[in-house]
Amino acid sequence: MATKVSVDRKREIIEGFYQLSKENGIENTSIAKIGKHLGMPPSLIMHYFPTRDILISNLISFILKRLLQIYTPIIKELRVQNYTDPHTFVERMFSRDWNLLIDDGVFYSCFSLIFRNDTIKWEYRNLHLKLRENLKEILDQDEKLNKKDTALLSEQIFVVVEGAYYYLSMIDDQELYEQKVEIFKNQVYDLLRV
Amino acid sequence: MATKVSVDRKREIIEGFYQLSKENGIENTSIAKIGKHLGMPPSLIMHYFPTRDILISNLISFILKRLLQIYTPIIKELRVQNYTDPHTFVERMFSRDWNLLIDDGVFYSCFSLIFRNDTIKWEYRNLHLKLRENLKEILDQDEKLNKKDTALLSEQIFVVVEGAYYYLSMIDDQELYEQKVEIFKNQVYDLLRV
DNA sequence: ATTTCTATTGAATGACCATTCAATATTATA
DNA sequence: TATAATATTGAATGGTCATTCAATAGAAAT
Repeated sequence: MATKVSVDRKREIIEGFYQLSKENGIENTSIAKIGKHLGMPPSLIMHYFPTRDILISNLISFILKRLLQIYTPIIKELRVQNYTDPHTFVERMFSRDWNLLIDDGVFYSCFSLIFRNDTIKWEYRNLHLKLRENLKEILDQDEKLNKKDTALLSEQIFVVVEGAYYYLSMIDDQELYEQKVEIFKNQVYDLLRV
Repeated sequence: MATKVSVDRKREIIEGFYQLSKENGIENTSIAKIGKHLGMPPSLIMHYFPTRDILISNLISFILKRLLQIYTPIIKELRVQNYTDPHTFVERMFSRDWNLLIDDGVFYSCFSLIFRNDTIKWEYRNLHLKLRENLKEILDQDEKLNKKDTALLSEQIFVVVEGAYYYLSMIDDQELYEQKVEIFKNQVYDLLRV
Protein backbone atom coordinates (compact mmCIF):
# COMPACT_ATOMS: atom_id res chain seq x y z
CA MET A 1 0.00 0.00 0.00
CA ALA A 2 1.27 3.42 -0.96
CA THR A 3 1.76 5.91 1.85
CA LYS A 4 0.35 9.40 1.75
CA VAL A 5 3.83 10.86 1.51
CA SER A 6 4.64 8.62 -1.40
CA VAL A 7 1.49 9.60 -3.29
CA ASP A 8 2.02 13.31 -2.69
CA ARG A 9 5.67 13.21 -3.62
CA LYS A 10 4.97 11.35 -6.81
CA ARG A 11 2.37 13.86 -7.84
CA GLU A 12 4.68 16.72 -6.94
CA ILE A 13 7.44 15.26 -9.08
CA ILE A 14 5.22 14.61 -12.07
CA GLU A 15 3.77 18.10 -11.86
CA GLY A 16 7.26 19.56 -11.73
CA PHE A 17 8.22 17.46 -14.71
CA TYR A 18 5.16 18.69 -16.59
CA GLN A 19 5.86 22.30 -15.67
CA LEU A 20 9.45 22.24 -16.90
CA SER A 21 8.52 20.26 -20.01
CA LYS A 22 6.02 22.95 -20.84
CA GLU A 23 8.78 25.55 -20.75
CA ASN A 24 11.69 23.67 -22.29
CA GLY A 25 10.33 20.46 -23.78
CA ILE A 26 10.46 16.95 -22.38
CA GLU A 27 13.75 16.23 -24.10
CA ASN A 28 15.41 19.13 -22.29
CA THR A 29 14.00 18.32 -18.88
CA SER A 30 16.44 16.18 -16.94
CA ILE A 31 15.93 14.53 -13.58
CA ALA A 32 18.55 16.86 -12.12
CA LYS A 33 16.59 19.87 -13.35
CA ILE A 34 13.35 18.59 -11.90
CA GLY A 35 15.18 18.05 -8.63
CA LYS A 36 16.57 21.55 -8.60
CA HIS A 37 13.17 22.97 -9.50
CA LEU A 38 11.55 21.16 -6.58
CA GLY A 39 14.44 21.50 -4.17
CA MET A 40 15.22 17.84 -3.83
CA PRO A 41 18.14 15.63 -4.83
CA PRO A 42 17.78 13.64 -8.07
CA SER A 43 18.18 10.47 -6.07
CA LEU A 44 14.86 11.12 -4.37
CA ILE A 45 13.14 11.33 -7.72
CA MET A 46 14.70 8.04 -8.69
CA HIS A 47 13.52 6.57 -5.44
CA TYR A 48 9.94 7.07 -6.59
CA PHE A 49 10.52 6.60 -10.32
CA PRO A 50 13.35 4.09 -10.77
CA THR A 51 14.05 5.01 -14.40
CA ARG A 52 13.48 7.94 -16.68
CA ASP A 53 11.18 5.87 -18.87
CA ILE A 54 8.94 5.19 -15.91
CA LEU A 55 8.90 8.89 -15.15
CA ILE A 56 7.85 9.67 -18.72
CA SER A 57 5.17 7.03 -18.74
CA ASN A 58 3.76 8.55 -15.54
CA LEU A 59 3.81 11.99 -17.09
CA ILE A 60 1.76 10.62 -19.96
CA SER A 61 -0.80 9.09 -17.63
CA PHE A 62 -1.00 12.43 -15.87
CA ILE A 63 -1.63 14.27 -19.12
CA LEU A 64 -4.20 11.85 -20.44
CA LYS A 65 -6.05 11.90 -17.15
CA ARG A 66 -6.21 15.67 -17.37
CA LEU A 67 -7.48 15.50 -20.90
CA LEU A 68 -10.26 13.19 -19.88
CA GLN A 69 -11.06 15.56 -17.04
CA ILE A 70 -11.81 18.26 -19.54
CA TYR A 71 -14.67 16.21 -20.88
CA THR A 72 -16.17 14.53 -17.86
CA PRO A 73 -17.52 17.72 -16.24
CA ILE A 74 -19.25 18.57 -19.51
CA ILE A 75 -20.87 15.16 -19.58
CA LYS A 76 -22.05 15.56 -15.99
CA GLU A 77 -23.36 19.01 -16.74
CA LEU A 78 -25.31 17.69 -19.69
CA ARG A 79 -26.64 14.85 -17.59
CA VAL A 80 -28.21 17.14 -14.99
CA GLN A 81 -29.55 19.35 -17.77
CA ASN A 82 -31.20 16.20 -19.09
CA TYR A 83 -29.17 16.35 -22.30
CA THR A 84 -30.98 19.35 -23.74
CA ASP A 85 -28.77 19.29 -26.82
CA PRO A 86 -25.23 18.44 -27.87
CA HIS A 87 -24.40 22.02 -28.79
CA THR A 88 -23.10 22.64 -25.29
CA PHE A 89 -20.62 19.91 -25.89
CA VAL A 90 -19.46 21.19 -29.24
CA GLU A 91 -19.09 24.75 -28.00
CA ARG A 92 -17.08 23.55 -25.07
CA MET A 93 -14.81 21.42 -27.19
CA PHE A 94 -13.74 24.46 -29.13
CA SER A 95 -13.49 26.76 -26.14
CA ARG A 96 -10.36 28.24 -24.61
CA ASP A 97 -10.56 26.39 -21.30
CA TRP A 98 -9.12 23.40 -23.03
CA ASN A 99 -5.79 24.99 -23.84
CA LEU A 100 -5.33 26.16 -20.30
CA LEU A 101 -5.46 22.69 -18.85
CA ILE A 102 -3.01 20.98 -21.10
CA ASP A 103 0.00 22.23 -23.00
CA ASP A 104 -0.10 21.27 -26.65
CA GLY A 105 3.66 21.07 -26.93
CA VAL A 106 3.89 18.48 -24.19
CA PHE A 107 0.85 16.70 -25.50
CA TYR A 108 2.19 16.24 -29.03
CA SER A 109 5.68 15.41 -27.74
CA CYS A 110 4.20 12.58 -25.74
CA PHE A 111 1.98 11.60 -28.63
CA SER A 112 5.00 11.19 -30.89
CA LEU A 113 6.22 8.45 -28.57
CA ILE A 114 3.35 6.12 -29.54
CA PHE A 115 5.27 5.22 -32.67
CA ARG A 116 8.06 3.57 -30.71
CA ASN A 117 6.28 2.43 -27.57
CA ASP A 118 3.26 0.15 -27.63
CA THR A 119 2.20 0.82 -24.05
CA ILE A 120 2.02 4.53 -24.72
CA LYS A 121 0.15 3.89 -27.94
CA TRP A 122 -2.32 1.74 -26.06
CA GLU A 123 -2.86 4.47 -23.49
CA TYR A 124 -3.48 7.11 -26.11
CA ARG A 125 -5.83 4.87 -28.06
CA ASN A 126 -7.76 4.05 -24.92
CA LEU A 127 -8.26 7.70 -24.12
CA HIS A 128 -9.52 8.44 -27.59
CA LEU A 129 -11.94 5.54 -27.47
CA LYS A 130 -13.28 6.80 -24.16
CA LEU A 131 -13.76 10.28 -25.57
CA ARG A 132 -15.73 8.87 -28.47
CA GLU A 133 -17.89 6.79 -26.20
CA ASN A 134 -18.63 9.81 -24.08
CA LEU A 135 -19.78 11.78 -27.08
CA LYS A 136 -21.88 8.88 -28.34
CA GLU A 137 -23.65 8.79 -24.98
CA ILE A 138 -24.54 12.43 -25.37
CA LEU A 139 -25.69 12.08 -28.95
CA ASP A 140 -27.86 9.12 -28.01
CA GLN A 141 -29.96 11.36 -25.79
CA ASP A 142 -30.84 13.72 -28.59
CA GLU A 143 -34.21 12.80 -30.12
CA LYS A 144 -33.39 14.53 -33.38
CA LEU A 145 -30.60 12.02 -33.85
CA ASN A 146 -32.45 8.87 -32.89
CA LYS A 147 -32.32 7.40 -36.36
CA LYS A 148 -28.62 8.10 -36.82
CA ASP A 149 -25.57 5.96 -36.27
CA THR A 150 -24.30 7.89 -33.27
CA ALA A 151 -21.11 5.85 -32.99
CA LEU A 152 -20.19 6.83 -36.51
CA LEU A 153 -21.21 10.41 -35.89
CA SER A 154 -19.08 10.60 -32.80
CA GLU A 155 -16.12 9.27 -34.77
CA GLN A 156 -16.67 11.86 -37.50
CA ILE A 157 -17.03 14.72 -35.08
CA PHE A 158 -13.85 13.89 -33.23
CA VAL A 159 -11.87 13.64 -36.40
CA VAL A 160 -12.87 17.21 -37.17
CA VAL A 161 -12.07 18.33 -33.63
CA GLU A 162 -8.67 16.68 -33.62
CA GLY A 163 -7.79 17.85 -37.10
CA ALA A 164 -8.90 21.32 -36.12
CA TYR A 165 -6.72 21.42 -33.04
CA TYR A 166 -3.75 20.24 -35.02
CA TYR A 167 -4.24 22.92 -37.64
CA LEU A 168 -5.17 25.70 -35.23
CA SER A 169 -1.98 25.26 -33.24
CA MET A 170 -0.07 26.68 -36.20
CA ILE A 171 -2.12 29.86 -36.32
CA ASP A 172 -0.89 32.80 -34.28
CA ASP A 173 -3.12 35.58 -35.53
CA GLN A 174 -6.03 35.85 -33.11
CA GLU A 175 -8.63 37.08 -35.57
CA LEU A 176 -7.77 34.39 -38.09
CA TYR A 177 -7.83 31.83 -35.33
CA GLU A 178 -11.38 32.74 -34.31
CA GLN A 179 -12.42 32.69 -37.94
CA LYS A 180 -11.10 29.16 -38.39
CA VAL A 181 -12.72 27.99 -35.18
CA GLU A 182 -16.07 29.14 -36.55
CA ILE A 183 -15.49 27.19 -39.73
CA PHE A 184 -14.71 23.97 -37.89
CA LYS A 185 -17.51 24.42 -35.40
CA ASN A 186 -19.93 24.76 -38.31
CA GLN A 187 -18.41 21.73 -39.90
CA VAL A 188 -19.36 19.79 -36.78
CA TYR A 189 -22.86 21.28 -36.73
CA ASP A 190 -23.28 20.24 -40.36
CA LEU A 191 -22.54 16.70 -39.34
CA LEU A 192 -25.21 16.89 -36.66
CA ARG A 193 -27.76 18.43 -39.00
CA VAL A 194 -27.61 16.09 -41.96
CA MET B 1 28.28 29.28 -53.80
CA ALA B 2 27.89 25.79 -52.42
CA THR B 3 30.15 23.14 -53.89
CA LYS B 4 28.84 19.81 -55.10
CA VAL B 5 30.62 18.02 -52.27
CA SER B 6 29.04 20.31 -49.73
CA VAL B 7 25.53 19.78 -51.11
CA ASP B 8 25.93 16.02 -51.22
CA ARG B 9 27.44 15.79 -47.77
CA LYS B 10 24.68 17.88 -46.28
CA ARG B 11 22.01 15.70 -47.81
CA GLU B 12 23.86 12.58 -46.68
CA ILE B 13 23.97 13.87 -43.11
CA ILE B 14 20.33 14.90 -43.01
CA GLU B 15 19.25 11.56 -44.45
CA GLY B 16 21.34 9.75 -41.86
CA PHE B 17 19.78 11.89 -39.16
CA TYR B 18 16.32 11.10 -40.47
CA GLN B 19 17.08 7.37 -40.66
CA LEU B 20 18.31 7.13 -37.08
CA SER B 21 15.49 9.36 -35.81
CA LYS B 22 13.04 6.98 -37.41
CA GLU B 23 14.51 4.11 -35.42
CA ASN B 24 15.27 5.76 -32.10
CA GLY B 25 13.60 9.16 -32.07
CA ILE B 26 15.17 12.56 -32.65
CA GLU B 27 15.88 13.01 -28.97
CA ASN B 28 18.02 9.87 -28.93
CA THR B 29 19.93 10.67 -32.08
CA SER B 30 23.16 12.45 -31.26
CA ILE B 31 25.68 13.97 -33.61
CA ALA B 32 28.16 11.31 -32.57
CA LYS B 33 25.69 8.58 -33.49
CA ILE B 34 25.01 10.10 -36.88
CA GLY B 35 28.76 10.29 -37.41
CA LYS B 36 29.27 6.66 -36.52
CA HIS B 37 26.35 5.64 -38.72
CA LEU B 38 27.84 7.45 -41.70
CA GLY B 39 31.49 6.72 -40.91
CA MET B 40 32.59 10.26 -40.32
CA PRO B 41 33.79 12.22 -37.30
CA PRO B 42 31.23 14.39 -35.50
CA SER B 43 33.36 17.40 -36.25
CA LEU B 44 32.65 17.00 -39.94
CA ILE B 45 28.93 17.14 -39.25
CA MET B 46 29.44 20.30 -37.27
CA HIS B 47 31.44 21.71 -40.12
CA TYR B 48 28.31 21.62 -42.26
CA PHE B 49 25.76 22.22 -39.49
CA PRO B 50 27.39 24.46 -36.87
CA THR B 51 24.85 23.67 -34.13
CA ARG B 52 22.42 20.91 -33.33
CA ASP B 53 19.52 23.33 -33.70
CA ILE B 54 20.56 24.08 -37.24
CA LEU B 55 20.75 20.36 -37.92
CA ILE B 56 17.23 19.88 -36.61
CA SER B 57 15.86 22.79 -38.57
CA ASN B 58 17.35 21.26 -41.72
CA LEU B 59 15.79 17.91 -40.89
CA ILE B 60 12.45 19.64 -40.66
CA SER B 61 12.87 21.31 -44.03
CA PHE B 62 13.79 17.92 -45.43
CA ILE B 63 10.64 16.34 -44.01
CA LEU B 64 8.30 19.08 -45.10
CA LYS B 65 9.74 19.06 -48.59
CA ARG B 66 9.06 15.34 -48.75
CA LEU B 67 5.53 15.84 -47.56
CA LEU B 68 4.88 18.39 -50.27
CA GLN B 69 6.35 15.96 -52.78
CA ILE B 70 3.63 13.50 -51.95
CA TYR B 71 1.05 15.93 -53.26
CA THR B 72 2.71 17.59 -56.22
CA PRO B 73 2.79 14.47 -58.43
CA ILE B 74 -0.94 14.02 -57.83
CA ILE B 75 -1.58 17.59 -58.89
CA LYS B 76 0.47 17.11 -62.05
CA GLU B 77 -1.32 13.88 -62.79
CA LEU B 78 -4.67 15.59 -62.43
CA ARG B 79 -3.51 18.43 -64.64
CA VAL B 80 -2.69 16.19 -67.59
CA GLN B 81 -5.95 14.31 -67.02
CA ASN B 82 -7.62 17.69 -67.34
CA TYR B 83 -8.92 17.51 -63.77
CA THR B 84 -11.51 14.82 -64.44
CA ASP B 85 -12.56 14.79 -60.80
CA PRO B 86 -11.11 15.30 -57.33
CA HIS B 87 -11.72 11.70 -56.31
CA THR B 88 -8.26 10.74 -57.48
CA PHE B 89 -6.89 13.21 -55.03
CA VAL B 90 -8.97 11.99 -52.13
CA GLU B 91 -8.15 8.36 -52.79
CA ARG B 92 -4.49 9.17 -52.98
CA MET B 93 -4.55 11.14 -49.76
CA PHE B 94 -5.73 8.09 -47.87
CA SER B 95 -3.49 5.62 -49.65
CA ARG B 96 -0.54 3.71 -48.19
CA ASP B 97 2.14 5.41 -50.32
CA TRP B 98 2.00 8.30 -47.97
CA ASN B 99 3.22 6.41 -44.93
CA LEU B 100 6.17 5.00 -46.83
CA LEU B 101 7.60 8.39 -47.64
CA ILE B 102 7.52 9.93 -44.22
CA ASP B 103 7.73 8.46 -40.76
CA ASP B 104 4.90 9.64 -38.54
CA GLY B 105 7.01 9.43 -35.39
CA VAL B 106 9.58 11.83 -36.79
CA PHE B 107 6.88 14.01 -38.27
CA TYR B 108 4.98 14.51 -35.00
CA SER B 109 8.22 14.88 -33.02
CA CYS B 110 9.19 17.74 -35.27
CA PHE B 111 5.68 19.11 -35.16
CA SER B 112 5.78 19.31 -31.39
CA LEU B 113 8.65 21.78 -31.74
CA ILE B 114 6.39 24.44 -33.26
CA PHE B 115 5.21 25.30 -29.76
CA ARG B 116 8.62 26.53 -28.70
CA ASN B 117 10.12 27.67 -31.98
CA ASP B 118 8.49 30.28 -34.19
CA THR B 119 10.58 29.53 -37.26
CA ILE B 120 9.54 25.91 -37.18
CA LYS B 121 5.94 26.91 -36.63
CA TRP B 122 6.15 29.21 -39.61
CA GLU B 123 7.53 26.43 -41.78
CA TYR B 124 4.80 24.03 -40.77
CA ARG B 125 2.10 26.61 -41.29
CA ASN B 126 3.47 27.46 -44.71
CA LEU B 127 3.39 23.85 -45.79
CA HIS B 128 -0.18 23.44 -44.67
CA LEU B 129 -1.25 26.57 -46.49
CA LYS B 130 0.39 25.29 -49.65
CA LEU B 131 -1.39 21.98 -49.34
CA ARG B 132 -4.71 23.74 -49.02
CA GLU B 133 -4.02 25.95 -52.01
CA ASN B 134 -3.15 22.91 -54.06
CA LEU B 135 -6.42 21.26 -53.22
CA LYS B 136 -8.36 24.42 -53.92
CA GLU B 137 -6.82 24.53 -57.38
CA ILE B 138 -8.07 21.02 -58.04
CA LEU B 139 -11.53 21.71 -56.69
CA ASP B 140 -11.80 24.82 -58.82
CA GLN B 141 -11.59 22.71 -61.96
CA ASP B 142 -14.60 20.62 -61.04
CA GLU B 143 -17.74 21.98 -62.67
CA LYS B 144 -19.98 20.35 -60.11
CA LEU B 145 -18.37 22.56 -57.49
CA ASN B 146 -18.41 25.85 -59.38
CA LYS B 147 -20.89 27.43 -57.04
CA LYS B 148 -19.07 26.38 -53.90
CA ASP B 149 -16.52 28.13 -51.75
CA THR B 150 -13.60 25.93 -52.71
CA ALA B 151 -11.20 27.60 -50.30
CA LEU B 152 -13.51 26.71 -47.44
CA LEU B 153 -14.06 23.24 -48.81
CA SER B 154 -10.34 22.63 -49.06
CA GLU B 155 -9.93 23.73 -45.47
CA GLN B 156 -12.69 21.39 -44.32
CA ILE B 157 -11.34 18.45 -46.26
CA PHE B 158 -7.85 18.83 -44.87
CA VAL B 159 -9.10 19.03 -41.34
CA VAL B 160 -10.71 15.64 -41.84
CA VAL B 161 -7.57 14.24 -43.47
CA GLU B 162 -5.30 15.50 -40.72
CA GLY B 163 -7.61 14.44 -37.94
CA ALA B 164 -7.91 11.05 -39.59
CA TYR B 165 -4.17 10.56 -39.81
CA TYR B 166 -3.77 11.51 -36.20
CA TYR B 167 -6.42 9.04 -35.10
CA LEU B 168 -5.41 6.26 -37.47
CA SER B 169 -1.86 6.23 -36.17
CA MET B 170 -3.16 4.78 -32.92
CA ILE B 171 -4.87 1.84 -34.62
CA ASP B 172 -2.84 -1.32 -35.09
CA ASP B 173 -5.50 -3.77 -36.21
CA GLN B 174 -5.40 -3.86 -40.00
CA GLU B 175 -9.05 -4.64 -40.57
CA LEU B 176 -10.22 -1.94 -38.20
CA TYR B 177 -7.80 0.47 -39.82
CA GLU B 178 -9.27 -0.11 -43.27
CA GLN B 179 -12.74 0.27 -41.83
CA LYS B 180 -11.90 3.65 -40.34
CA VAL B 181 -10.25 4.81 -43.54
CA GLU B 182 -13.50 4.12 -45.37
CA ILE B 183 -15.42 6.17 -42.85
CA PHE B 184 -13.15 9.17 -43.20
CA LYS B 185 -12.95 8.89 -46.95
CA ASN B 186 -16.75 8.99 -47.07
CA GLN B 187 -16.72 11.92 -44.73
CA VAL B 188 -14.67 13.77 -47.30
CA TYR B 189 -16.92 12.69 -50.15
CA ASP B 190 -19.91 13.95 -48.18
CA LEU B 191 -18.26 17.33 -48.04
CA LEU B 192 -17.82 17.29 -51.79
CA ARG B 193 -21.38 16.18 -52.43
CA VAL B 194 -23.36 18.62 -50.35
C1' DA C 1 53.96 25.97 -58.87
C1' DT C 2 52.14 28.54 -55.34
C1' DT C 3 48.42 30.21 -52.98
C1' DT C 4 43.79 29.97 -51.35
C1' DC C 5 39.81 27.76 -50.12
C1' DT C 6 37.33 23.72 -48.76
C1' DA C 7 37.07 19.08 -46.81
C1' DT C 8 38.36 15.96 -43.41
C1' DT C 9 40.51 14.11 -39.38
C1' DG C 10 41.12 13.03 -34.50
C1' DA C 11 41.88 14.39 -30.07
C1' DA C 12 40.33 17.21 -26.24
C1' DT C 13 36.98 20.00 -23.63
C1' DG C 14 33.82 20.70 -19.81
C1' DA C 15 28.99 20.17 -19.02
C1' DC C 16 25.42 17.33 -18.09
C1' DC C 17 23.26 12.97 -17.96
C1' DA C 18 20.79 8.85 -15.61
C1' DT C 19 21.76 5.96 -12.23
C1' DT C 20 24.02 3.86 -7.87
C1' DC C 21 25.08 3.61 -3.16
C1' DA C 22 25.84 4.05 1.52
C1' DA C 23 24.51 6.89 5.28
C1' DT C 24 21.08 9.27 7.93
C1' DA C 25 16.61 10.81 9.31
C1' DT C 26 11.84 10.08 9.97
C1' DT C 27 7.71 7.51 10.55
C1' DA C 28 5.00 3.34 11.39
C1' DT C 29 4.66 -1.02 13.59
C1' DA C 30 5.40 -4.46 17.15
C1' DT D 1 10.70 1.43 23.62
C1' DA D 2 12.78 -1.46 20.13
C1' DT D 3 12.46 -2.74 15.42
C1' DA D 4 11.34 -2.46 10.86
C1' DA D 5 10.10 0.14 6.89
C1' DT D 6 10.19 4.27 4.39
C1' DA D 7 11.95 8.84 3.20
C1' DT D 8 15.70 11.73 2.32
C1' DT D 9 20.36 13.17 1.63
C1' DG D 10 24.69 13.98 -0.80
C1' DA D 11 28.54 12.33 -2.97
C1' DA D 12 30.32 9.51 -6.68
C1' DT D 13 30.13 6.92 -11.08
C1' DG D 14 31.02 6.23 -15.91
C1' DG D 15 29.03 7.51 -20.06
C1' DT D 16 27.52 10.58 -23.52
C1' DC D 17 26.75 14.98 -25.11
C1' DA D 18 27.58 19.21 -28.29
C1' DT D 19 31.13 21.81 -29.42
C1' DT D 20 36.17 23.48 -30.23
C1' DC D 21 40.55 23.39 -32.24
C1' DA D 22 44.66 22.66 -34.52
C1' DA D 23 46.49 19.85 -38.04
C1' DT D 24 46.36 17.63 -42.48
C1' DA D 25 44.67 16.52 -47.04
C1' DG D 26 42.74 17.76 -51.35
C1' DA D 27 40.84 20.76 -55.00
C1' DA D 28 40.43 25.09 -57.40
C1' DA D 29 42.21 29.36 -58.70
C1' DT D 30 46.13 32.26 -59.81
